Amino acid sequence: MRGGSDVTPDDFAALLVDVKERILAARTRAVLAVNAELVQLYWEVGRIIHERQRAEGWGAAVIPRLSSALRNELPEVKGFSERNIKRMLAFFREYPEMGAGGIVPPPVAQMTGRSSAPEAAAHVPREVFWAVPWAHHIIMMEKVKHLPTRFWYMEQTLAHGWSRNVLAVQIETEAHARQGKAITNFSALLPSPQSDLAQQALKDPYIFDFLTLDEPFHERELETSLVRHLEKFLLELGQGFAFVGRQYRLDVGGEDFYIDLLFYHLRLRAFIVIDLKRGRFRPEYAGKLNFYCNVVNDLLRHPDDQPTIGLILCQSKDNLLAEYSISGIDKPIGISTYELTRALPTHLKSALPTVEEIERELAEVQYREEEGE
DNA sequence: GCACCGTTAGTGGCTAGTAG
DNA sequence: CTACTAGCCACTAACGGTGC
Repeated sequence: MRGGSDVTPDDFAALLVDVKERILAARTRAVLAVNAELVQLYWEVGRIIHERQRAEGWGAAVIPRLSSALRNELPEVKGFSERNIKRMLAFFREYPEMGAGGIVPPPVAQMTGRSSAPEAAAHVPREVFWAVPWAHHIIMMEKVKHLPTRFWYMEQTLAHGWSRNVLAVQIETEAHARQGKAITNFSALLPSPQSDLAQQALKDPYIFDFLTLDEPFHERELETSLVRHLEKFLLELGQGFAFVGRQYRLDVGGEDFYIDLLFYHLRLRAFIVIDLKRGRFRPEYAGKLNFYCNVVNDLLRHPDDQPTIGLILCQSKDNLLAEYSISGIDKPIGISTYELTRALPTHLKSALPTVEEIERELAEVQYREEEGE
């Protein structure tokens, strides 16, 4: 045993990493435990009210009484407004089987790590369910009616640490219907499980509605805009994409080639070359990207890295043509589309006031002010 | 060191729509 | 009609980052 004074820097660094990880892990566990207590309490309250209502024929009239009585007797306790108690009741009715002896977690499921399957699950592990924050549960109850889809969002929320706002955006843009949907040749060219992971890392379509680009635009304009909004671009790409560069120069035999966008994927441990295209997908894009992947493999890829992956982003594609085009390619390549705007649903459109309506409204306000109260 | 800002989860009020 | 549900959205306290 050495004395305490001659701890080498390496020893100390290892000690620091170890202790730090334990601190962070304990903090995460504590947060999750506190959250689970809250959500379980709300579920229990919902259950009690539900069962009393059924057994004793109470109406919803108990809820206002309960709410005001609780505020009198426990004024420091928040969260038992009428609205929230009604939500607890609705929460229990949505998931009555979540109590003791309820849904058994599938053996493979883990909270972090590998991304889950794209197919919406019929069940959700209980530790995931109870770890989802209350406010997220509320959004999902309000906006995702299909239960397996809702379970998918629960898993994703925890796996990616989505905030409430991010979750709302993912739901609005129907992330569940896009994840893993790119056309690729990964299953033929990449070993499992890398092929599954890579497939899951790509979407179709990508939605770039944070851009304000007018048609017609140039590919370089699109690229510049994406880089300018890099934060949102990365969020849309999804977990794990790290930006390496744009117009990344590759020197091949004295001739320069430029990659539109180069990323490194932290989970896949592979470079991802993105080629932006206007308009429809064309078969020759695949060949060019195949070449870029070869070059990146030669010049940039570390021996420990997985094979470089190419992604073609175009505005539309014929799926059959896309499949054929990548079937003869020897590098892993995916093809997805992007949308610059997602059309407003019609009910939203009609909810937006017209100029005339706004003017009429303003005129009325002015009229009322002149009349006095 | 501190004021300011934006974001967060949790909350709760309002109300359109619906059931009874 | 009333009672209730469900969706929308704004408020709030807490927190973390930033610039002076």
